[in-house]
Amino acid sequence: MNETATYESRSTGPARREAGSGGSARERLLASANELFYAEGIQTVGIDRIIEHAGVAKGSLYNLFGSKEGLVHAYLESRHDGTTGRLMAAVDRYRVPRRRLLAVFEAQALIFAQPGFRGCAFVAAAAEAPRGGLVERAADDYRAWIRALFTDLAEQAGATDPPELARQLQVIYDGAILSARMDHDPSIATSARAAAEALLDASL
Amino acid sequence: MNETATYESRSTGPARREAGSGGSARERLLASANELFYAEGIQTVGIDRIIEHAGVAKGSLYNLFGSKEGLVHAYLESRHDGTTGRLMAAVDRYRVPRRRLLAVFEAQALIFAQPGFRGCAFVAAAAEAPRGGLVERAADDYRAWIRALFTDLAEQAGATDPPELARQLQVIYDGAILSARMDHDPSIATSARAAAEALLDASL
DNA sequence: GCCCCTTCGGACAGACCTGTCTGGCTAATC
DNA sequence: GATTAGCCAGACAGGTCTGTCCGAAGGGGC
Repeated sequence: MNETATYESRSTGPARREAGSGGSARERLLASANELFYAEGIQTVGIDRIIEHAGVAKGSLYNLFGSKEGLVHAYLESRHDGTTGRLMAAVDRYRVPRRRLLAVFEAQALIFAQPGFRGCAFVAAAAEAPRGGLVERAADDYRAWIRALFTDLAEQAGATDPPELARQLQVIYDGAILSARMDHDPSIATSARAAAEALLDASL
Repeated sequence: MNETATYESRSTGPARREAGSGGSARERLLASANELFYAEGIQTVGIDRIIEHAGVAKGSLYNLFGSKEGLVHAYLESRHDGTTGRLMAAVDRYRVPRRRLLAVFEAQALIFAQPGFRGCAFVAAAAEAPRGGLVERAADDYRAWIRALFTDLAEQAGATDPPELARQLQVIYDGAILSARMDHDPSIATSARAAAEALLDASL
């Protein structure tokens, strides 16, 4: 859709590095939002539970984020940065293009095995968000980044039709996350990696 | 997980065929729940909106379904029956095993193109439901049915390792639905079909 | 004609939600 | 020492949620 997207890491903003205390109110709120929104859903978790979990006053939340929607936005942004950072780190551990592409699916195995894994935060958020809102835009950004990553890796790996292979790889990527989450089965990552390898071989 | 599951259609219960009127209160409630829950999410849609949309009194809803959770359960059951019925019909249009398997992904193309398509209802419901509840059980049933269908089709198509191919096919099946929903791109079904075909060829 | 059952429309209770506001405390800066 | 800024704790308003209950209307079986 948006072919101008790249998978460069987004700018981290005005470099708010006051975080010397190891836990400012903003950081604690974001960590609590990340934990509770991700585990139970955005609509299900109220403001009160978040500020209680964070040990922060309600006024501080509204000073820092303006509204619940602002907190949701920051939550999704941190999810975006975390996942893209993890994928880029996994890819950059290799230099051979084929290995770099498969590294994405190897990273999935680690992600699925993490304790609180509950699937893709953007999919869950989009399921309970209104159409055309802030959540949908954040999800579009996230998916465009993944798509650009796959397109680039497919091209460097020598695929004859990189955009088409990227579409198929993203289908496998999405399906693996969904299967791992719905079936509580992290081992699906190995099947996904094998499927990706087979598709790569078939598209050279 | 549950290897005793089959993909036979579930019994339709005590055959409540009083539906001669073309729109009993129960049917109108179920239709409204199907429309509103699916379009906007379960937590987002309140009882009042459903009974207003259905033209039914609140007392009737609680007489018929007992609670909102009961209505959600019936909603997911009707989703289960609808989707499994559509897939079985698509598969049974062919006799050659390979064609029968690919028919699943051809059926997806039609489903994605339907007007109100918003992805998998069970995934959306699970994203906002508590762990271990009624919604999770319904989703597990649904996914076990799909898995059994793929395993059976893979076996009849001559795969050397039917359970493993079934896992990979379900990954593609899930990923296609998710991509179609998140990217508003029904054409992903053709990429998914091609990927399934490539995996099938690679597994003979 | 009478009974029984379902349904309707709406009031109501009790809980929870977001967002605002006040008042007191602490710590850094002038 | 005074001032300013940020944070905490909690009350509060206004709205929405699920679920219960009540009186009235309608329609089929005896």
